Amino acid sequence: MTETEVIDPKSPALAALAARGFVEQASDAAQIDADFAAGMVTFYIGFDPTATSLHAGNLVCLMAMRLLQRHGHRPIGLVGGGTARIGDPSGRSETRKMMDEATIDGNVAAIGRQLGRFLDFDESKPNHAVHVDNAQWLCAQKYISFLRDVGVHFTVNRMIATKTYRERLDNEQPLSFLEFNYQLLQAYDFLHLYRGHGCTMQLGGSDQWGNMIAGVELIRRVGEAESGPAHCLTFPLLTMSDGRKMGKSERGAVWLDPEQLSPFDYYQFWVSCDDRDVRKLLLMFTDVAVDEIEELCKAEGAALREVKARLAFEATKICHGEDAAEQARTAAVQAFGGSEDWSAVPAVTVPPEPIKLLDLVVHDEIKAFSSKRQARQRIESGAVKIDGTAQLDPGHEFAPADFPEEGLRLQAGKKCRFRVLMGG
RNA sequence: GGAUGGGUGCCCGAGAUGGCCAAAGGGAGCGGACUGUAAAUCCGCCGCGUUUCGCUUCGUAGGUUCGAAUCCUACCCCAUCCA
Repeated sequence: MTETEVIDPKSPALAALAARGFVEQASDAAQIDADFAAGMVTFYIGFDPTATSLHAGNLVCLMAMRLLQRHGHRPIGLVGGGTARIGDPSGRSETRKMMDEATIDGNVAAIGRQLGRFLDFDESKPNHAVHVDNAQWLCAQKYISFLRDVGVHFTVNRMIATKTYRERLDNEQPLSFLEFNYQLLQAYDFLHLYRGHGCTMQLGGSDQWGNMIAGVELIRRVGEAESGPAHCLTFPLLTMSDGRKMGKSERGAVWLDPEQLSPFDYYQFWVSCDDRDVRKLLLMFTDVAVDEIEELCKAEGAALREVKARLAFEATKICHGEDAAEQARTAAVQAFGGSEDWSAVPAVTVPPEPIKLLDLVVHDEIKAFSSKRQARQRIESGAVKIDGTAQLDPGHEFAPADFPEEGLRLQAGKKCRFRVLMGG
């Protein structure tokens, strides 16, 4: 197993991945390149159903899949309903809390639907995407059979040498037998897909290297050479220049589900990125051509705002569709451009009765501040503006008559903007 | 199993002669100013609430006391050393 940097890929697919910064390490870069060049490759990436929605942290994987599918390869989106019952110890210093099965199954379904936004599931196409849940085959496993068929190919000696387990052991932190099995299950997933779908490649974040390589080796041992050797390739761990993990913003995780994070807020997440990350984000999270990106990134200073707007628009378009992206862009210009027309800005409707400013800003759908106490302090320091002018009195009461047809323009802090309507 | 040290707010980490402790300091975060919805910088906030006051917090459960993060008891967990 090598960790070869791909110097000069011949296949368009690998070249595109490399050009856009998706390649960290590969089990056999030359062979992967050759496979991509030779014809359609079926590959898979696994997602943990730990929540009802994927978030921006999953985007690297999603965009890589999308890119490969566009180069004619076939993606399998595996949602780990089975492995979630175990909990991946990778990168964790502590055991994850166990999730109950109903929650897992609900998450699997929700995440499966989200994959449709990034991948093409049109079955008339030869490389249409497939969605699978490893609970389908893992939960039915017989313990003894599994041990005889799969367990026999693993040595504990080798397993405890891998980074994931090594770290736990070195730090003398408990590693339950349950978790220790995670790697076998993921390796088996790969084998299962190799046999059932002709899947010869697994991609994933760099933290998955150990689990992925375990699958590659398992296939080499038992998979015969049905579809040739299997490979894996990892993506770099994406960190923002300010050190924050990709996918976290001031108001929490950047969910891909519009119900959990509005397209407007999603757009804002990209617009407010650090200058230093613009190029990297454009490459990975938009479909803009590499050459054009290089051109765009020649912009400096305030001109970068335009580039960020482009980034935000393109990224939002992929996740929420063109219409939503247009609307988010319009809303952003309205809300942040000093306009009095906020017609595109998200609106919330409050009951038709007098309401105090303090209660308004902590309203369930606004939640500009985390508590009333915070809200009071922020209001008093001038953080809240109504129709463009600061309102310093938390107790200021709004009567139904104060709400115009198109709503009150509420501005709380740097990012939070809403139109507030009073409805009946 | 034995010995010793320790468990403090989102994180790190002071505080242990009982009151001046909602708890130093740093980081993160938030708000304001300046800007470009960026960065840096400066200022402010940073448990919650019906806010010149009230309530709930310093591993868990009790106890002593007018009063406990600080003392006592039991329990749980962690670190290091011994077996």
